[in-house]
Amino acid sequence: MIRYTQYLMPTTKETPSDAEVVSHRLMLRGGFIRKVASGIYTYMPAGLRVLRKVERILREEMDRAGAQEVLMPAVIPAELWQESGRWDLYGKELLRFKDRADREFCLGPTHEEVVTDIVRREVRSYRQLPINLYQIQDKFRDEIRPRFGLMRGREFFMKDGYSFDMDEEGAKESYQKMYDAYCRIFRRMGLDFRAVEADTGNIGGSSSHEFMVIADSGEDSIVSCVSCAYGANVEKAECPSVAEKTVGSKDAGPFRKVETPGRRTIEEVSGFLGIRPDELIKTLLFETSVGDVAVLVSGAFEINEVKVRGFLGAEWVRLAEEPKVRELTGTPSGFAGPVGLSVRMIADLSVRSIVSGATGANEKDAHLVDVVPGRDFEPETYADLRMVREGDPCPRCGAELRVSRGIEVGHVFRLGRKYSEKLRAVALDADGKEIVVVMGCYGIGVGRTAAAAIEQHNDADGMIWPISIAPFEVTIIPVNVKNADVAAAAEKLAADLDARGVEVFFDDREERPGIKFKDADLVGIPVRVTLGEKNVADGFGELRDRKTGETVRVELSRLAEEVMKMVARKKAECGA
RNA sequence: CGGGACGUGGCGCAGUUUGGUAGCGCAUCUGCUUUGGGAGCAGAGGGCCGCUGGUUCAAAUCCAGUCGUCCCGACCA
Repeated sequence: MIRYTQYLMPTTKETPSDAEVVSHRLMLRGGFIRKVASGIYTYMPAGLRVLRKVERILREEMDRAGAQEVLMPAVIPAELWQESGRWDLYGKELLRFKDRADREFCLGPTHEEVVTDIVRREVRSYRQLPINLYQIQDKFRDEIRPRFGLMRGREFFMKDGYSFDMDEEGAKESYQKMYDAYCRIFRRMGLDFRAVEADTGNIGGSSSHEFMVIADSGEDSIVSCVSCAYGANVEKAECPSVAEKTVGSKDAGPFRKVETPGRRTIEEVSGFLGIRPDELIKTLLFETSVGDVAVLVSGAFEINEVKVRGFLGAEWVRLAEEPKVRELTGTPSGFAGPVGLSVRMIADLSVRSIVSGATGANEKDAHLVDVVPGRDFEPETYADLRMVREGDPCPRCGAELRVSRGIEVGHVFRLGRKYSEKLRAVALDADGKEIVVVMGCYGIGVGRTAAAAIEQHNDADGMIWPISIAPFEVTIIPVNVKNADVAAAAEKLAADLDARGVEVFFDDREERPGIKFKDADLVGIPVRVTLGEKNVADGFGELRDRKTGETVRVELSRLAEEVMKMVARKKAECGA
């Protein structure tokens, strides 16, 4: 049992001015976290309790799935990262520093190198595999832009796990086990989530899924099919292939140049020429790690840079800026076109639907009309390169796709041999042959998950915790602690529940009732018992559900029993 | 890194335009009253106005630099 008078949970009525999203605001107001520097926080007692609850669920499910907990260091020697090649690739997000002897280190943002190092040293035989190691550990990433409290911090707790198998088949099984464990984890935390197909980013690997908590404040956009189970990050979402040529005139004559003074954007040009945006072919110039590339797309769509990067197999791609555009096309941006362009050229599938259309003329204040793909220019290839849109057909079943916002709380990757090859993590198979092991990696942001839970469960009065991760299960409010009967009844109930293993938060402060009620709502403890003078004198107490606001009067003799029932019911709702 | 804004008691803010030595609300402490949805009265404590330098008889206020923070964008396990 925790007594409020002996607990540091400094709640505030007013919202700190730098908190923008609801989870950040409520965590600050509830006294759960305090900021130390940008993206760096102290977890106050109540906030830490929530994190520990999340961690407990993580441990239970990871252990259940056969993973073993380890704890790796936060400080990692540069050599390991140089071995994997990421020392040079990871960029400024990796915080680097030197020790007294001038040796280089970094603060680990993720631990593929360290865990692979362990496995290559300790695992010799196929008999020791598969193995799955995880940890819950403090990570540091020097984010370009930390924001929204625990949602995107620089220092944060992450559950990161890594699987090692002898072959792809086994790796796939390990991946599936983690995928299933993740579903159980987020279900137990009462979250509305989707597992969606995702880009592998700079972790690398062959395929991955992100676990997204649906929330408008989410930083990611995801699409999901209204009919089947397909879901994907918009960065990854497949767009339908286009077979039919439906746009423009089949008997277009030779292309013609038209004056388009000052018209650069799709809206300006299509408006000026009196045509639809999808009758334009947009030409975007990219600088990439594999050279300059022109990317074509129908004017009705946007290019997806992640897909472009993936298609090219490039480390990075970047939309070219004015001077570079001028160098490649001879004109300021806004007038680039594929005709006569001597740059490597690829086109999105949407361009296939165009029989004839308008393009930039590579000349200031001019565009070309009646341009025919295949006749007037020929891209190296057509590929899926555009951004998906709400209403697009599902690539699996053809039904409609919806776009929603999500918070990425977990991410699972099939890494293949990317790290095990670089670090030479090998084991002998049954024939005595050396095999490079196949890896998977699996992460969950602990604080971010807690923040996501608030984003999804709150109202005007404060947080509404799912009981599985609430800082406490029950709060007891004696309305007036100076009334001896009230105080006695409250003490008795608190001791009673405590003895039954319930996590009780006892508001024994000499505060006015209004303050106690407001604080209880703010902190969002799922079950509240109120003991007022009149009720206690009549032999009653009051039981209230934070989520529904539903309140029932219960005889004092049955109160503990009823509280237990309500707690049990709430636990069952979480499947905990 | 580009754009915008802000740094004044613990929190939220005013004061800066027009320089004259710091104020309001909440919170905190003491006393009395009050006790079912952020009480009332009386009193008290707490601020080198982010930092450094400059202008001036005089700087929270004007100028320069610097640090920090937030928002939008780019970026992103």
